[in-house]
Amino acid sequence: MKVQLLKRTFLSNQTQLISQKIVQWYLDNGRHDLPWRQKVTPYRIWISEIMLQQTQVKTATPYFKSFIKKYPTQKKLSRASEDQILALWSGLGFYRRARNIFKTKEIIKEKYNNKFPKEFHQLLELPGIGKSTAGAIMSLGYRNPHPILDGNVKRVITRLVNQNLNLIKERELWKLSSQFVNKDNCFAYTQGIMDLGATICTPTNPSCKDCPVQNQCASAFNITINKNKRVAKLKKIIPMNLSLIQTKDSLLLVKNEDSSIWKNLWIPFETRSLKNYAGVFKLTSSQEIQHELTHRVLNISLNTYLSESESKINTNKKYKWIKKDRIDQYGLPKPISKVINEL
DNA sequence: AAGTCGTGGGG
DNA sequence: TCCCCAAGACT
Repeated sequence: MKVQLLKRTFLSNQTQLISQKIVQWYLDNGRHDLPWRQKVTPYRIWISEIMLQQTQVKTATPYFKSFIKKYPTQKKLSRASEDQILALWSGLGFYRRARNIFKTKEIIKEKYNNKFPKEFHQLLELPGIGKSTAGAIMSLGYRNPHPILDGNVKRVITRLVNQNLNLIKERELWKLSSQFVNKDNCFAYTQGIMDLGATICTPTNPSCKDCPVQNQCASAFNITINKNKRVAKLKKIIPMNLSLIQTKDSLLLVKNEDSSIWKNLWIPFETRSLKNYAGVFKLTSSQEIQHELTHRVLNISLNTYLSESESKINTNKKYKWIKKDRIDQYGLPKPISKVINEL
C-alpha cells in the first residue's frame, strides 16, 4: 500500500515535470503563428479541430482561412446550407466532417441558441466530436483541462514510457494521456504536446537532441520505429462511368446522394442513365482517370459532351445546370474539380 | 472491433 | 514504387 503510494507520487512528480517542460517549450518554441491560435474562441477551435482530423496542418490551413473568412462566427455559420459548407470543404476529403459540421451547427442553433456548449458531455453528443476533439475544445477553447489523444500524443507518450504503440491498448493510452495533463496551463500544454509530436518527436527521424523532455524520456536517442503489423489489404477497384455534359457556360452535375463515397457532393451523371440522349449531346472527348482512396481505387471513364442548351433530364436524381462561374459554390470531389478546371 | 471515409506528402 | 501517416469519428 505504502509502496504503491510512493510509486504513484513519483510517477505524478515525473509526469508533472514533463508536463511543465512541455508548457515552457511551447511558450518558447511553439508554432504560435497558426491561424487558429489567434483570436481563440470555442467556435474557431471547433472548426480547426475538425479540419485537422487525420489532416496535416499544412493542408488544413488554407481551408481554415477561407472557412473563417466566410463564416467568422457561430451565428454566421448558423445560416449556412450543407451545400455551402461542402463547397468550402471541396478537396479536403473526409467529407462526413463537413456534413457533421452542418448537423452540429443546426443543433447548436436549435438547442443552445447559437452559443457553443461548455460541458464536455454536451460536446461529446455533437456529431463529429469524439472524446479527443471534445477534450481539445475544452482545453483550448475554455482552458478547462482535459486529455486529448491524437496521433501526436499517442506517439509522444508511448515513447516517453517506452511502450509499443502497436501493442498498448486504447484505454491505457487515455490513462497515460490524462496523467500528463497540465492543470495550470492546459492551453500551452495541449498545443505544446501536439507541436512537439509534429516537429520534434516525429514518426521517423525524431530529433531527440532538441527535445525538452529528453532527460525524462525512456526511449530518448533510442527510438524504435513501429512497423504496421497489419498486412495491407488489396484495394477494391471501383469502376465509374461518368458523363460530363456542358453548354457554353454551364455544367450538368448530380448530387451524389446514394453512395457512401463523396456523399452529397456534386458529380457528373452516370453514363448509363443518359442512354436516351445520344442525339442531344455531342461527344467531345473521353478519358480514363485513376483515383486512389484509402481503401479503394476508382477507375473513372469520363466522357465529355457538348449540349446546345440546358436540357431537361428525365430522372429522379437531383441534378442542376450549374453556371461555370458559380462552380465554386458546390462541393466537388478532387478528381472532378480537376477535370472541370481543365475544360 | 475492424472497416469506412479523402487527399497529400515524405521516406 | 510502395507504404506509411496525418490535431479521428462512426459503425
